[in-house]
Amino acid sequence: MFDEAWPLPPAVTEMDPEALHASLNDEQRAAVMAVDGPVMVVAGAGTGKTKTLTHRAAELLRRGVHASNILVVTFTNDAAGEIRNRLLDMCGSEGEHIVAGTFHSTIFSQILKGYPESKTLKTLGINMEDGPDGDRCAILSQNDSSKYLRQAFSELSEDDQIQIEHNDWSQKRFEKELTIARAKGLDVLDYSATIRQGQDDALFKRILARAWGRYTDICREHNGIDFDDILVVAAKMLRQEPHIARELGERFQYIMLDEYQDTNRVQMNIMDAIAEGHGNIFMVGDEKQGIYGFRGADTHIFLTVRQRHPGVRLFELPRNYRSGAGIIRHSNALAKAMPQKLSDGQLLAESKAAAREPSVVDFADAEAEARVVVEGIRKRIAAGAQGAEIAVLYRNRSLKMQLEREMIRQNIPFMVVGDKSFYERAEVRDAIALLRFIFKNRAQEDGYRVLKCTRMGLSDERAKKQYMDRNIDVARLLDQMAEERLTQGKKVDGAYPLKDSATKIAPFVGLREALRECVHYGDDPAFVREVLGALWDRYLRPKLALAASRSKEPNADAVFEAQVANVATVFERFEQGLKNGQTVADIFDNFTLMEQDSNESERERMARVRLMTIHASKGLEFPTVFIIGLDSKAMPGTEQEALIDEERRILYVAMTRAQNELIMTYSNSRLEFGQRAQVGASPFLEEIESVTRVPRRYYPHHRDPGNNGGGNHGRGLTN
DNA sequence: GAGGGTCTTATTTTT
DNA sequence: TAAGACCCTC
Repeated sequence: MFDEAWPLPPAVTEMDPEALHASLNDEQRAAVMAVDGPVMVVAGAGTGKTKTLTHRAAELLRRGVHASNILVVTFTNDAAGEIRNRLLDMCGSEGEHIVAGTFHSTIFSQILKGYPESKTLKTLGINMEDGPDGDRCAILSQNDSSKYLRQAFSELSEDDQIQIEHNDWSQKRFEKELTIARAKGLDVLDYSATIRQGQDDALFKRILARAWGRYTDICREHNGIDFDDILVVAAKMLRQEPHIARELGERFQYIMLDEYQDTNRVQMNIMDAIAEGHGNIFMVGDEKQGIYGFRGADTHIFLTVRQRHPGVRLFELPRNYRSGAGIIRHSNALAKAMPQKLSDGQLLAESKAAAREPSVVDFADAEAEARVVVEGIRKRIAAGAQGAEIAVLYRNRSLKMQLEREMIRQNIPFMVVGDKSFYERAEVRDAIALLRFIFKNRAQEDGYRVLKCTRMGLSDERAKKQYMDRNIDVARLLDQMAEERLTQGKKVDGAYPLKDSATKIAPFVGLREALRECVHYGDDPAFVREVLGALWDRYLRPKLALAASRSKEPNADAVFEAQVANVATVFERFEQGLKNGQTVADIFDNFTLMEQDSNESERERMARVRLMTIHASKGLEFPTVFIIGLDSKAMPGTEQEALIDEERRILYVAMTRAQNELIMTYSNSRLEFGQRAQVGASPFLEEIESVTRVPRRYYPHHRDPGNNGGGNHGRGLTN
């Protein structure tokens, strides 16, 4: 293919490797040039991991590998997007056909959708065929799946219910176990087989297995598959139908996996199965940054790579270009305390930026901590810093309460990153429910949701009852009601008043039909969106407007505006999907797979200070980082001995986000569930200080460091 | 069918 | 504290 529209950089395929990789350091280059067989790169924080990954892809292209034979897999859409962009920058149109995506999206599209005739899928009752009616199995949102799981539990036998009640087992606890089990690649049967008579938790597991079985059925009834199941089913396909794995291996000659330390068993099994034929698997990660154990990630997979891939070539990238020397010294001190590492895990500071010495500050209470941190932020912004250059990180959300209050009080713009995902917002879910109810067959749940938020004169409860009693689904029920006599009651002014069904339901049903036909016959997507907008205005908007007018919030208007804009975004995306020729089912899958993009101006975005959990900060970097709430209860955020190592890694991730400035704080007293709790400093701080010998600071007065942790703070600090 | 009151329960979370 | 689930009344 020729692309003559604009001048391209010299084609990667024609470049001299020296020139192509001139910007790499020796270790990076070595990893990049090792293209064949299993390769693992231990890439510490800020050592150019993504750069190495993209250069390696370019090197493959240079050696004549076709782009579509390269597969790059990451964890988040953000990371996948970043890699795609960097590939485009570097390789131009040559890189375009490299398949780069998240585990879930690539496995769904390449494996499940790629082999709809698979026997395994047939046996499981999963239809991946793209039919005209959009009846292909769709990805369930988190919301839907936990709803179905709740339903499954509610349908358990009375005995089971009593046991659950008696033992005080929460749904959450079951859900957690379910995630962990499926991260290992187990399905219900595999899981049941692991239950041993007489085991402590045998009853718990057996009850889970029963609910799990029912849950899977419910998902199928709704023609859906949840996130975890995408992986479990794909792994099963590859196991039971080895020809699929072989074919995929031929298609994807080179596989690259990002964030390998956060891989779980199923993900590992799937990728190993595809790579089995050629063994060209490239794994990048940092065992010191594995922080997703709670959802089944297993750092053990990273540490034992040599056993699974004998002859794997190991490379280490020790040069950190991100952080100042002091920050590296502090981070290294913490790394030293980590028991399980492939190497000593010490980074080399290469950053040339002027950086300050990190500090650890002790406060009497969380209010003082928040006030002083925000004052510090204000000073930095006054001195010319952009809000977006400053991040405040915390172990859990409850730690940010005081901080948010102070940010508002001191009038500093901020954004809470990953606060609520776009698709979790009520109005967005309403809009999507409306779309699905209109365009998808068998969208029962969506129908109920639409009824709930439209006041059409038919309640979701009544519709549910009709479904139970007479097996009439929402769509048919509405059709029937629209056809019923249109008038009711006594004459008013010489005419019979119109029934609700005439004024509300009939137009809705008419528009629904019209829209379905528009899409079916491929009419102008812009027109479709317009009609959708009209539908929303009439049926859904009034409820939001009402809520806004009643709200006591000072910014209710702004909230309403934002909600309206969000819904517009959903419809725009739908239109865009149609324009791109996607099927309705594809568009809906993307709704569940993709994250939002903000419609705020770049300038506004840059002015906002970033508040986020440490987990959300992974992979990011900021000139100035505050880590707050480093007290003994929040960090480690668990009392379980076995989980302490991961907690340490979490703090390590947080510290290594900082480029020039790192300020770590905690307070001796803070609110916990509305109660004031006395806490001490995180033990991790001592692990750091015992190496760095940088003295802790105390606010507002200077106390004797040896006197720390006595708990007698919070009074008499005016000094 | 809607909206208001009470009760309950508290990591981390992406897909 | 504070958000969500659930129930109950108008």
